[in-house]
Formats: sequence, structure tokens, C-alpha cells
Amino acid sequence: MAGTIRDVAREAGVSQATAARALAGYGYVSPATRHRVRKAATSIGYRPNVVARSLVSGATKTIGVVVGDIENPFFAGAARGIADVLERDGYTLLLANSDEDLGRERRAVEALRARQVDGLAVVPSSGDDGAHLAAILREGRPVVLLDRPIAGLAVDAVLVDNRAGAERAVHHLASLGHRRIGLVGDSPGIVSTGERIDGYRTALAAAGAPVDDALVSLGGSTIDEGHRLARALLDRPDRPSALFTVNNFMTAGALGAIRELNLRIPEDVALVGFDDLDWTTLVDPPITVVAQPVAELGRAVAERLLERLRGDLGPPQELRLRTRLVVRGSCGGRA
Amino acid sequence: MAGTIRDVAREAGVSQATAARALAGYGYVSPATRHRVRKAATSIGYRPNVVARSLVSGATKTIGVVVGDIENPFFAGAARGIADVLERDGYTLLLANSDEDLGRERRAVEALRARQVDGLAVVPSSGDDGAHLAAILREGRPVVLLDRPIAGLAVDAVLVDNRAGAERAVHHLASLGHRRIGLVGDSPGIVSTGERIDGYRTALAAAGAPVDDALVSLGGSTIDEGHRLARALLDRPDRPSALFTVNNFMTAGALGAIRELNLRIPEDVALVGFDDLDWTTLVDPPITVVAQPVAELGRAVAERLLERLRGDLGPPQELRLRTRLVVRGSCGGRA
DNA sequence: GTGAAAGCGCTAACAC
DNA sequence: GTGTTAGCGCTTTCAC
Repeated sequence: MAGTIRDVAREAGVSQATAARALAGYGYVSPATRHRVRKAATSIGYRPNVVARSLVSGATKTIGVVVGDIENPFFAGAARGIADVLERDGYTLLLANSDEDLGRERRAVEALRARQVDGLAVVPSSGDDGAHLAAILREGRPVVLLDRPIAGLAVDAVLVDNRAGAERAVHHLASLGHRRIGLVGDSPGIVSTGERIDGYRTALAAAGAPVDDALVSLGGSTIDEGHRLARALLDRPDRPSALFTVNNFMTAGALGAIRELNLRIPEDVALVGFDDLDWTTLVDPPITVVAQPVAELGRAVAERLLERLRGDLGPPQELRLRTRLVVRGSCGGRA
Repeated sequence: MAGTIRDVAREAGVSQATAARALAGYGYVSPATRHRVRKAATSIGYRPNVVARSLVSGATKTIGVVVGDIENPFFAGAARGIADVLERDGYTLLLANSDEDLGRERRAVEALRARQVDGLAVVPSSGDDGAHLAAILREGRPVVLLDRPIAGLAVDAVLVDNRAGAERAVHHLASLGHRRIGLVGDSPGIVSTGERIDGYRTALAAAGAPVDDALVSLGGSTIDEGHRLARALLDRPDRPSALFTVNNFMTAGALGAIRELNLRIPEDVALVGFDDLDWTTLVDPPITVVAQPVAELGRAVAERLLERLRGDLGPPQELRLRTRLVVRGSCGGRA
């Protein structure tokens, strides 16, 4: 079984080059020969060795994907979107998790680079350190940022309108009469989070509500952290009347904290989250959220990568996809 | 920048072979030479080309992972577990989704095989067709099955005790007085699902409850399908008093259906699900579930793969990890 | 200790 | 049309 293209050639009684041509379908080969070669190939169960091909062609037909954590449904959804479009073109994904740590991200990028990926989709954990990616770009390999830009790095990026989304969410809360609105978030160093915090502040200011830093509770990127951070807010004597959570982990954590304290939503505390996951409609009341076009985000990244791979040398494009406020029952008012 | 090992050699004034030895750290190289080569390498920014190395060594330091759908938290968790242990040994994951379709799975496996992955972790979508995997094994590349076995295929597998888990869940329901217990599941062709259905039947029989096939609602592997399948059961005039859902998608779908019909849990209908996701504690009442050791499952698969990669030629091992019934409030009784 | 040389399996000129 | 030949960048004998 197995065997190389040489075995096929021998079996078919032609030269190795002819076998290669017949199999890869380039150059001239007589139909008869092609047929013979094809038969020989299947008869010995020939499988082209993509590694060898890559060494020659320089293309591996693989795309590296670096996300914070594939267990986060947001990243999983985006990865799925990427995979779906890339797969149609014969690409395979090399996946790595950064855990929102720049060091890990660098190592992941390095490992993928060494594996000669044709392109890279990355969710950068830092908004101002893109040296590792700049190096890749310099080699002529396309990189497309997903969800977050990097200041000073000229590179394609597919993002969402975080500021507008957060603003709309907080405005919704303010319009319902809330004045003390707390924010539960992970690191502001994560650009998307930073932008959402900005949007929160802007909305607060626009509503003439006090912007009290004591109501901004920031920490790590896990559900447990979200829980802890929400508790810090809810345990205050002057508890905020509403919470805005910057992503689905924070929403889950905050909801857990609210349950733990036996607070009612929205009577005791209203809640708006960023990210629309299925479970947000299953809890009672269903959560009002800022929905992101997750799959589309991934697909757009893949499309951009494909364009670059096909030779597009135009200036970097930044695409901002729109978010949507989905009003459900967690803020009171109409619901 | 960039450059090959030849450039390093020239820069260091040694032969290409010596440069290779110094860099890869095998064979004899004088400390002085090694130092010189290393310096030359960093000075020109040398990056080994893993593709070329792979062509020679035959090992790519990549592992293919085929799951049903990375958006399913169960698979995402397992993938994360795999990645965590494999990464320590310098491996990178090539990820593919099968969507529980054997054709897609075959194509994915083929694509990964062509890319010369050193090993494969797959969640097989069929329990009786393992020809594509047998072919890989014959080539001497290790394959470890995740979550589901394949009948007649001698291969390592890391599974969970689906039957016992389902049995315990349904027994729990029966012990609370339920006699008409419905099951919401995806395809019984998916072995883990099939085993859970078996466990359900066994528990029913043991409890002396009627095993009514009309109460077994089977279909596709999505939340929407779970919703539809649960509705089919709940819309019956002789509605079951309890539902057992075979995985997290079915649980989410069933819960949606229950909400839609404004039924109370557990008064109108009790619920036990398979898979313990964070949101199951956030809904009201929190859902009683059969918890699977998801991350451990992934880690065990990776460990087995690593053992095989290190030369273990022993007979195939089947590891069954234990599940745990987590009693919460969705079945009434003590809660 | 170091260098020369032979491939790994494939693509792609370039001849014939 | 088909065969010959030269690599892709690296590892690895085998001499010296």
C-alpha cells in the first residue's frame, strides 16, 4: 500500500514526471497515459504527500488560528465560521489558544509560522504589541485580526462596533431610569473590552449619569472571575441598580452572583450582557444582550485571508460588523 | 532576514551539516563552533522550516482532531484538554468538524492524513464504519477515539460510562415516582447516544416502568432539533411527566420547548440532562445533569496518543471515565 | 569535530 | 507527449 509517486510511475510504466503530471493534472499527458497512471495510483493506493508538495510549492494549504480560548463560545463560533469557508478551498486549520496571554500568543504564532501556515487569523491579546505579527507580514504571509485591532499595525482586521454596541446597551438601561450602572469586565487591555468600556462611559455621560469608577469592576477572563467581579459590585452598600457585562463569561458569572445573593432581575438589579448565547434565552428572565454576528465574523476573516492569498496587495482593510441590541426581559420596561 | 540553514552556515563559516548539528543539538560540535553558529542564526533571524524537517524525519509534530462540531461545548472542552497536554510536547492541533456526517468525517481524515499528521484523535460519527481509520492505523499512525467506540475496530478509545450515567439519571427520575419518562436524543447511530438510550431502557425496565417507544424522540444534533423533538413529546395528550435529554444541545432545546409551553419544572415536567454546562446552574430551577469529565477526556486521549507516539505497541486500550449525577432542582424531590 | 553527499517526495523547467 | 534533471530545506550517514 501507500507508496510514492515513483511507485505509481513504475506501476504504470512511465517516468516519475509523467506520473506527476497525470496526477496533478498540469502539463500535457495523453489521455491514455493519464488513465493508466490513474489506475496504477488507485491500485497501489497512492496518497500524495502534502508535506513534500509544500516544500516545493511553498504553500501548505493550512491557516493558523489563534484564539483566546476555544472553550469560549464566541471564539468557537468564529473558528467554525473560518473553518467553513476555508474548507471549501481545501484549507485546514491549525488551532492554538493564547489564554489572553501575550507570551503564549507569541509562542503560538511562532509555532504556526514554523509550520509554514499560508496565513494567520489571530485574536490579539494585546492592543499595542504586534511585533510578532509584523514579522509574519514582512515575510509576505497574510494575517487577519479577528475581533480586535492592534494600534500601529497595518493589517487587515474584522471587528464589531463595540463602542456603539455597548453605548446602545447602557443607553437602554439609562432610558429605563437607571443611574447607577455597574460594569463587569475582563482586562481593558483587551481592546474589544476597552472599547466596550468606552461605550459604557460615553452612554453614561450622554445620559447625564455619574461615571463612578468604583462601579467598574475589572479582572480576569473566566466565569469565576465574572462572578467575583460582580459580587464586588453587588456587595456594596450602594449597590448599582443595573449591570452591564462586557462578554458572555462575565454575563454568566454575574448571573451566578445575582442568583447567589437571591436578587431579583430586573427588580433588584437589571442586566445587559454582550454576546448572545443560546442559554441567555433559557434563563428567567431571558437576558437582554448585545448580539454579535459571530459566524459572520469568522467567515469575513476567512474571506479576507483568501483574497490576500489570491494576491490582493491592497492597503489593509478594517471591517466593522454591526451588533444588535436584543431586548428581552432582564432590564424591565417593555419585556 | 529569514534565510535557510545554508545562510547560517555561510555566516558562521562552517558547513551546512555542522550548522544543522549545532542548531538541532545532535552529534558532535565543539562548544566554540556551536556558539558561533547560534550567534549567526540569531543574527540573520534564522527560523527552521518545519516542513522540510518533516519531510526528512517523517514526523510533523501535528495531531489531527476531528470532532462533530467545535461549537458544541462538549467538543470544545475536549479539544482544549487535548491541546493542553499535546502543546507541552510541542505538538500543534489540526482541527476539523465532521457535523456528525460520515462522508465529511472521511474527507476530514483524508485531508489530515495527507498532511502527515503524526496521530489522530477522532470522535467517530458512525459506530460501525471504521475503514478510513483502519487505513491510517495500518500505516502505523496512532488513532485514538474520543467519546465513542467503533465496533470491530481494534483501536484505543477514551469513553465515558454512558450506560451507567443514563441509567442513574433515569433511575433518579423513577425513584422520584416518574413512570412516563420521555427521551430526547439525536441519532442512535451515534454510539454514545445509543448507549445512553440503552441505559434509559435498562433503568426503565428495572423500575418496572413501561418502555414506550412513542416516548423516545430522536432526530438531529442541534438545539433546534432538540426543541422540535421535545415538543413532539410535550404536545402529546399523554405527555410524559419527565424528560431525559441525551446531551447538552438536546437539553437546551428541550428547555426552550418547556418554556415555550409555559410548563413548570419540575411540577409539570421534570428534566435530567446529559452534560454539565455552566448555564445549567443559571436557569431556574438549576438542571439536574449527568456530568462528564470533559477536559479529562481530552487529556486522556492526548496522553494515549503520546504513549503510542513514544512507541507503545501494546494492544488497544479502552478507557471508560466515570460520569457523575449532579442533583439540582429540575426533578423535584430533594432540591 | 567537521565536511561532503545522499536523499525525504514532490514540482517544474528543459530537453527530446 | 514524455523523460531527464535540478532542486525545495533539512537530517543523517560516512569519510576525513
